[in-house]
Amino acid sequence: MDIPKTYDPKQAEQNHYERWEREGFFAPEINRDPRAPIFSIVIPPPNVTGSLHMGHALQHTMMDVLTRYKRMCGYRTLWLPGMDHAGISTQMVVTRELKKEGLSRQDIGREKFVERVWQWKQESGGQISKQMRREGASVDWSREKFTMDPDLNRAVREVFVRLYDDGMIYRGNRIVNWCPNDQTVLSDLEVEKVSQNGKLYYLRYPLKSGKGHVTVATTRPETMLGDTAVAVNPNDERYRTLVGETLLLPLTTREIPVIADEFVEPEFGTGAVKVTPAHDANDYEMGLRHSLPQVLVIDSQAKMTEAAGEEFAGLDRYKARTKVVEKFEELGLLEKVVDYEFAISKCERCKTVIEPLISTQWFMAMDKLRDRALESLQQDKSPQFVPEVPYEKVYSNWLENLRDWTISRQLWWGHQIPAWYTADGTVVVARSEEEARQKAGTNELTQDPDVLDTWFSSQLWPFSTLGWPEDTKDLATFYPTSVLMTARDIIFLWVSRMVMMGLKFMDQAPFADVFVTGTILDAHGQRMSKTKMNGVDPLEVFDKYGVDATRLKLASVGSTDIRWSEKQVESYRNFANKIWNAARFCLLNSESATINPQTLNVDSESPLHDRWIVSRLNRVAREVRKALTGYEFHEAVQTLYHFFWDDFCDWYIELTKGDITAEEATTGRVQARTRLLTVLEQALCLLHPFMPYITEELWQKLPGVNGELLHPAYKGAALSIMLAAYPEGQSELIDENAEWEMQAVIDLITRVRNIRSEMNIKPGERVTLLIGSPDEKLRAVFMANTAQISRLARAAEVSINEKLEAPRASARAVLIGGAEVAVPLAGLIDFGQERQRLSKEKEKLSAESAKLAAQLANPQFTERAPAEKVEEVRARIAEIAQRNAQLNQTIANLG
RNA sequence: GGGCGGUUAGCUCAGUGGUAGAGCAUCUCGUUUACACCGAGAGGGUCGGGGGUUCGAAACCCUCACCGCCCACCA
Repeated sequence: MDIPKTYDPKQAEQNHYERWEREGFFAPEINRDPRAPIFSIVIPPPNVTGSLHMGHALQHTMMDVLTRYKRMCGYRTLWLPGMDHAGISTQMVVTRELKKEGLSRQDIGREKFVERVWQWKQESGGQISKQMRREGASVDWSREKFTMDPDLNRAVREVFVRLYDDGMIYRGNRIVNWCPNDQTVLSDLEVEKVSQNGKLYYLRYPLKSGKGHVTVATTRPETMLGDTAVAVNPNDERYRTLVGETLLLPLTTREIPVIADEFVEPEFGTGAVKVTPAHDANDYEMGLRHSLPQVLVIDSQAKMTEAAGEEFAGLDRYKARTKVVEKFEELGLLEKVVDYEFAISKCERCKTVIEPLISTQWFMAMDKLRDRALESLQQDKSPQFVPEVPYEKVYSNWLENLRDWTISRQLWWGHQIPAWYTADGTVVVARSEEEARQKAGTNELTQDPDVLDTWFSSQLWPFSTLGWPEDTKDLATFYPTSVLMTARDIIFLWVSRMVMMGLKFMDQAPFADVFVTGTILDAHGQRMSKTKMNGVDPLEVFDKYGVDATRLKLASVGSTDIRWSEKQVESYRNFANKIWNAARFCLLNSESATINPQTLNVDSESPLHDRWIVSRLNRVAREVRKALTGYEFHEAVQTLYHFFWDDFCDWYIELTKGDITAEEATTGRVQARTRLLTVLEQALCLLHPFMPYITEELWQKLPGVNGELLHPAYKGAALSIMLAAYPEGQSELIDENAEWEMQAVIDLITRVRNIRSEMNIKPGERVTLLIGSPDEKLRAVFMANTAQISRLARAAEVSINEKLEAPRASARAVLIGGAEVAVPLAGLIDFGQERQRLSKEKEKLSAESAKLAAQLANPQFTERAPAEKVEEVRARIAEIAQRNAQLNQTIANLG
C-alpha cells in the first residue's frame, strides 16, 4: 500500500462530500429504524447576499458536530439548510447593479425589479451554500428553503391574517424610525445608538405676556419649528407659576403653552423642554398625554416642509439647523451653545442619521406574545439557554421591556403585505387577492405596496420550513427542534421572535435549547468587519490548513469571545497529520489482519497495554459523550486530542510495536495487529463528528470495514464512517486496575528517560535497569512488561527484585508504589551532578510535605474538613516521607 | 444611566471550593524504519490590586483598576 507521509487535506476534501450527498446520508430517511429518536436543527438562514465568514464557519461546525454525532448514535437527524431573502441588503445590491447600467429601480418599475432580484439570486446569490459544502456540513439539501419560497410566503400570509384577526397586527399612524437614505421605516432593533460630540443649544422663547422668556436646551434646534409646547416638571418650583402661560414661538406665528409633565428632569439643561411631537419619540408620547397638535416640519427626504415656514421649506435638516441658530442669534434669543456628547440614532445598515417622524405603518402588538414567552421561560424553563448566565436574563429583560414592532417596510423586495384597500379606503386583510375580493365584495382593490420586515418571515423559520400551515409529516416529526445555535447579536431580532411565534402557532417553543456561540475577534481583540477589513476568510484557512483542522479549532471556541490565532489551527493541522501517520503505520503493518470488534473484549489474561487502551477508549468515549451532551465542545476536543496523541500514539502504538513489527507471522502478531486496527477504527469514529474528511478517508482504507460497523439503524446502507456506530463507552470496560498498573509502567519509563537525559546518556547507549519493589503485585507488573520497558527506556537488561541492590555508581529514582529504579553508570556518572539531581527532587517533595504538614497540624482542618480529605493528606505525607527516606538513602550511598 | 463579561505561563486560551493545566513559543538531546507537521527531557505562573467568607479560594462575596460587550425616552 502506498500512503504519502504527509496528509493532504485537499484530496480527502474532494473525495467524500459529493458521495455522502448523493447517497442520501444527510437526509433523515437514511435511518431505517422507525422508532429512532429524533434530532433536528434548522440553520440560522444566512443572508442570500452573504458569503461565508468566521461566524458562519463557527456555528456550522458546532451544528455539524452535533448532527454527525447524533446520527452516529442512531438518531433520525435533520439539519435543515436555507437562506434568508434579506430585504434591504438584497434590494441594495440589485439597485447598485442597476445603477451601473444607469438605471434606477423606479425606471424599470416594481415588477421588473423583483424579477431582476430573482435573476440575481439565481446567478450570484447563495454563494454560501456552495461554501457550506466545503465545510463538510451534513445538511439535508433536499429540504433546502429560502424565505421567499412560495410555501414560506404562504405561511407568512397565514400568520399575518391570523394575527390581524386576533387584533395583534394593526395599522396606525405613529412616530417611527425613518431612514432618509433607504427611504423606509425601521424597527427599533435596526437602529443603533452612536455616541457623538455635538452641541447643546439654549434657546429663548418669549412669554406672550411680555414678562420675559423661558429658555429651553436642545440638540436639534431645527425641530423648534415644529414645537407645540414647552414642558416643565410639575414639581419644579422655578416654573410653577409659568405652567399654563403662553409662549410666542420664535420664527413662527405660533403660540404654544407651557405644560407640566413628569417626564421632564429638572436637573437637566434649564429644566424646560421644547416639545416637538412630530419629530421626537418622547415628545410624541408627551403630545398624546396633553393632546398637543403634531406639526410635521421635516419630510421623508429629511428636508423641511412647507409647515416649517417659507424661509425654511425645502432646506436640508442640517442647513435648516444652521439657519435657525443664526436667526435666534440675530433676534438675541440664543442664550448659549455648549459642547455636548450624546447618543444619536443611526440606520444600522447605511449609518444615516435616523429621522423620527409620524407615519402610517403596520405594527405588531407584542404584549400577549411576550407574556406567553415569559411564562414559558418561567414555568417550563423553555427554551433552555446555554450558557444560561447571562443569556436567560438578557432575553427575559428584553422581553419585559418590549414595545410594539413596526413590521412594514417601504421596499419592493420582500413579502408584500396581504392587505388591500377599497376605493373608499377600507382595509381588507386576506390570504389572497381572491379572498380579499370576496371579503370586500368588490374587485376594485389595491394591495398595500409595502413589504414586511425580513424578520417577519425569519421568525416562522422553525415551522414554515417544515411545511406549516399544512399538517405535514416533517412538521410532526421534527418540530420542535432540538437546539438552536446562534450568535448573540440576534437573540432579540430572531430568537425571541421565533419563540413567540412558535408558542402562538405551534403551542410549543421551537427549540429545546439555545446555544449561544462566542465571537471570533481579530488578533487585536477587535470585531471582524467588512469596513475594518480585518476579517479572516475561512476559505483561505481551509486552503492553508485543511477543513478538519479549522473545524477542530472552531469547535473548541465555545461561548466566550476569543482572538483569532492561526497558530492553533496549525497545531490542529499537525494533529491531523499525526492521525494520518498513526493510521499509516497501522496500515503498513496490517498484512493478514482486519478490524475485529471482538478483540476489544479483553480479559484479565490480555496484555496490560491492551487492557489499558480498551479502558482508556471506553473512558474517553464516555467523556466525549458527556461533554457533547452538555455542549462542552472544548472539553470534547481536548479529551480526543490527548487520547489520540498521548494514549494511542505515544504509548499504545509504542508498547505494541514490538508485536506488530515482529518478523514472524505468528498468531500473536495477527492478534496485535487486529487489535491495533480495531482501536484505530474506534478512535476514528470518536473523531469523525469533528474531523469528517480525514476520518472518512482513513476509515475507507481500513481492512475489514463492513456493514457490521454501521449503527443498526443504517443496516444495508453504503459504507461510510458517517453511519458507523458511535463508540458506546461501556463502564464495565473501564478497568481502574489496568490504568493504575499502566501508570506505574509509564512512570518507570519516564523516570529512566529523565535519568538518561539529565545524565547525558547517548540515545544509542543501552543501560541496565535495576528495579526494587517491596510490592509483589507491582513486581509482577514490571516482570510482565520487561519487553516494553526495555524497548521504551532503551535498556539492555531489566532486573526486578524485592529489594534494590545497586552499585554505588548508579543514578536512581523513586517510583509510584514505593518502588525504586537504579541505572548503573560505572564510569559515566558524575556524582556531583547526580547528587544535585536528587536534591532537586527532594526539595520539591519537602516543599509539598511542609505545606501538607502545616495543614494537618491545623486542628480546624482535621475537625472540619471531610474525613476522606484528611485521610488523603495523611496518605500523601506518608508517601512523601517514604520517598524522602529512599532519596536520603540513595544520596548517602553516593558517598 | 443600567446590566453583563473578561483580566490565569512570553502568546492564545482551558480550569469554577481541596497539591495550578493545554497548545504554541523557549532551552537541552535525538538519522529509535508511522510522523521533524516528529520523538525524549527540561524550564516558566504568589491565577489584575485590595478586603472578606471558609479548615482550605484562581474559583464564592465586597471593592477598586483596566479592557470589552449589550441595553437605555435627560431634551
